[in-house]
Amino acid sequence: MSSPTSLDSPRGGTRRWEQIAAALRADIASGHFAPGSRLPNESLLAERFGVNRHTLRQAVQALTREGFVNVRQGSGTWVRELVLDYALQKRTRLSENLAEAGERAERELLAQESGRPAGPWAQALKISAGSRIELLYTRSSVRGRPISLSTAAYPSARLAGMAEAFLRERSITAALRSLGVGDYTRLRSSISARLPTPDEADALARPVTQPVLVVNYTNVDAQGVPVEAACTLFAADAVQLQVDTGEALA
Amino acid sequence: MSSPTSLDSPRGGTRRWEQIAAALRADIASGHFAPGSRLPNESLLAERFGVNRHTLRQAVQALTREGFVNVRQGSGTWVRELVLDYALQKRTRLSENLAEAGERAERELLAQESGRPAGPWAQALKISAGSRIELLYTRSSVRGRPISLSTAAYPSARLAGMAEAFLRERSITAALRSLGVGDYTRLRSSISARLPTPDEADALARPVTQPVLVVNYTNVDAQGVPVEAACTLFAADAVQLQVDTGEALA
DNA sequence: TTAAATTTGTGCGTATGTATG
DNA sequence: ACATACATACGCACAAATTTA
Repeated sequence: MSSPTSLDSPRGGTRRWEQIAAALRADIASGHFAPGSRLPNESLLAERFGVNRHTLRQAVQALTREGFVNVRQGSGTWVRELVLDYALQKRTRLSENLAEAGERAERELLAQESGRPAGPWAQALKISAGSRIELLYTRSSVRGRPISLSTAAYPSARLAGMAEAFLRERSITAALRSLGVGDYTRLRSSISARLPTPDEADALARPVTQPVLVVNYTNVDAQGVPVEAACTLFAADAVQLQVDTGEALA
Repeated sequence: MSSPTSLDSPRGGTRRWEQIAAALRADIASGHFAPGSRLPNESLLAERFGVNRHTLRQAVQALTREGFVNVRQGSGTWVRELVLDYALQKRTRLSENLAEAGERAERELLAQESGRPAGPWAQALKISAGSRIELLYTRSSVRGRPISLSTAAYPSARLAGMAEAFLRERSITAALRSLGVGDYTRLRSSISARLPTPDEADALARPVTQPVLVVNYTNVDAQGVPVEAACTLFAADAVQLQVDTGEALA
């Protein structure tokens, strides 16, 4: 009936609030509403879309369920920083929505080093303290926003060309595959949290008061031989780790 | 235990440094050397044990490998803040987890509330937004040091007496069992990190600059029906989460 | 510390379109 | 054709939480 704005858009369902939710979702995905920013207030948005505030609220509730925004009474509706679910076992949840918007992580090589392992690396890789390792420092971003910093160690004896392979393949998995490690699995992850150093905070484009999730892990090949030992720092406002322990149940 | 273990102890291996390491380990475990405190300097300890400083350093190195202490040149040897490995698995039990580390957790009820679920709780428990829930606020401590705060929700329809049962049984697992929930398993854990609020920091006896690990999870009974939805804050300096993904089960 | 302004949360009532029987 | 039930949408008013001055 009262359709001052175009009802011509077939996207996002037939109901008005679904169309509005789709429009807001697109604005968030496109970066028009940046993560961490506040949406215009409900009255304004309702007016802008030409609907009653109740109708707009239904759209916002949908975005809340999907994890795109957080609504705080008295404060406003905020675009969620927490965008990425990182599955430690399998499974994804929030990312499936973003995958539709073409969400993809970009990983860049910050620095590379090769030398003798300092204590923990050798132990994690189960190699002798004398043998050499390749160290790769990388940063991952989503939509141009830094998400994580990784320091990864590889045994030089087997994976001497990791840095070049990574630069060529643009992916750790592809780089390992090109060096003969067809498949690898994660053994165990150890998770803790701390405040970042100024350098780390800078590389993550975040304040030093924003905690990072520290994940230490080891990847092994099909034979159970360690091929990668790494420590990843996740910006805790942007990444949420998921651990699935429920299996097929009745 | 008021005085440090002396060197007469025959336990802990045949080598002198192994005996000394065992003695120091016992002192740390007993709390004689408190987490976060500094050990006497190496010369003093060597003299106390009647060995050369080189011998003592071997013992300290062993403790370093085991994670009991951190050695900082020019600063001293520091007893590591209580680091408990908390395993996230299908059957996740606080007491069992700590028992493996030779620790015992005390859990106290801070507050109790019963009312209508606010949004997320109802959703996590898969009950209608109108039905009632029991909310239990608890704090867990190890060796008298607070390590975690939990807010747990239970459906009143099935578990109305949770607070009383917990006070009687002194354990969530036992309380649930006494109310007819024989076994339960963890579906999914979602892990994040943030800085604590002043109240939370106070309850954990930590500064507001010390991040907390935030773990959201749901426990279901044998039939897959949710019986507990909870959010636990772990003091990140004391707890490290372990996720095992190595084993292929089922 | 207090008060005002801003913003979301919630309740009431009304009306319309769409299934169902 | 009619009654019923339900989801959608609009309008107004006030409550509650938060921010700001």
